Amino acid sequence: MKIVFMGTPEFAVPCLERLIQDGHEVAAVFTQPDKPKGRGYAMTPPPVKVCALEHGIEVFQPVSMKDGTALEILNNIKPQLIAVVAFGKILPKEILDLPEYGCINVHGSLLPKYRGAAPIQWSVLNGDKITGITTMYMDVGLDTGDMLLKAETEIGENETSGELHDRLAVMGAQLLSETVKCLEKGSVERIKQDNSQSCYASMLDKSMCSIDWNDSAVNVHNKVRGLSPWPVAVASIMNKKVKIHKTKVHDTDGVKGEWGEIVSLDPFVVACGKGTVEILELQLEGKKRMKIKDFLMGHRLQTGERFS
RNA sequence: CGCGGAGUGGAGCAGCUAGGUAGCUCGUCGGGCUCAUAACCCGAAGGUCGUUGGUUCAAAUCCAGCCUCCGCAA
Repeated sequence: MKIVFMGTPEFAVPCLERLIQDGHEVAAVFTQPDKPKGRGYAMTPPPVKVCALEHGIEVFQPVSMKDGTALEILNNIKPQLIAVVAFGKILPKEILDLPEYGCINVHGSLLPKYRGAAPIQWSVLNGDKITGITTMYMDVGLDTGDMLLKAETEIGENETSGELHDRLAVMGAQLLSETVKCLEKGSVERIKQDNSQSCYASMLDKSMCSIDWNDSAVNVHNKVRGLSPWPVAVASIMNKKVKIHKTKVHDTDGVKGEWGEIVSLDPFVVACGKGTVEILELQLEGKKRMKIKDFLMGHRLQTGERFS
């Protein structure tokens, strides 16, 4: 099938690779413009662009999809299908109506839950046990189109957003492959989303990163793994900011000491409003991420000191 | 030229402000104690202090450049 692929970040890469591997003709790739990134503002191409170029596929990086130029390009290519995965831009109706098989999207949640930008992270932050991938037809709304196929997976107790992200990216590629096959055979039905069950997963930002030690141990732990590996939960100790990279619930109920207080060094356990968490890896500002044991060798902390 | 922090034996840190014998907590190795131990005691190995050059009688420490890593901001 002649397909145009649209996507931007790492998450979309396995999907693109899978389409190529399945033998489809990926006629062009649309992705976001290169952006200045990291220290020194080095211009960085999106991962999907890198992948596309490696496969010798033509890449377009329009600033807008709505000014007609994208439509013109697509009209020339005449794709039978447009596959969109974490593209980050809204497609106008003219484009949605263009391909004969329509525009389909791979989304990192079990719709209608977690429509929007950060479904994976929010499912972890909320401590969900199950999540998955949904493929759907796109419409003019944000992740509101009719659904095609779904795949479910369990979220591990200590799984981080990053780990889940990687797993779902692979699952997404698999489900996209199946969805395209079904479309070719005409053997799928479209299922309407139940809007009353929907919710939105907004983009994460750093204002939500600080840990509330007065919260329950389970919630603190969900926050740490949900925000890992980005933007990372933060706290402070010794008047310094520390990123908390990895934790584990040590006790779900028992209340020990004041919230934020270090109640034990080995294992390194901190009191929460309800229960306690064990901190496994953290990172002091300006320092590298390190295991708690290494951290304690250079910093003589004592029980009773508090995080805030 | 976006802002800032850091590079010291295997790990994490101190020492640098007021240049002059490389230190701490651990790890490793050897020995001792012990029914035993990740415990305790004794001893040892291991570092051209990121790199290059400069100042100086003398530089981990001061100055300049370079490399690498990290935080912020995007």
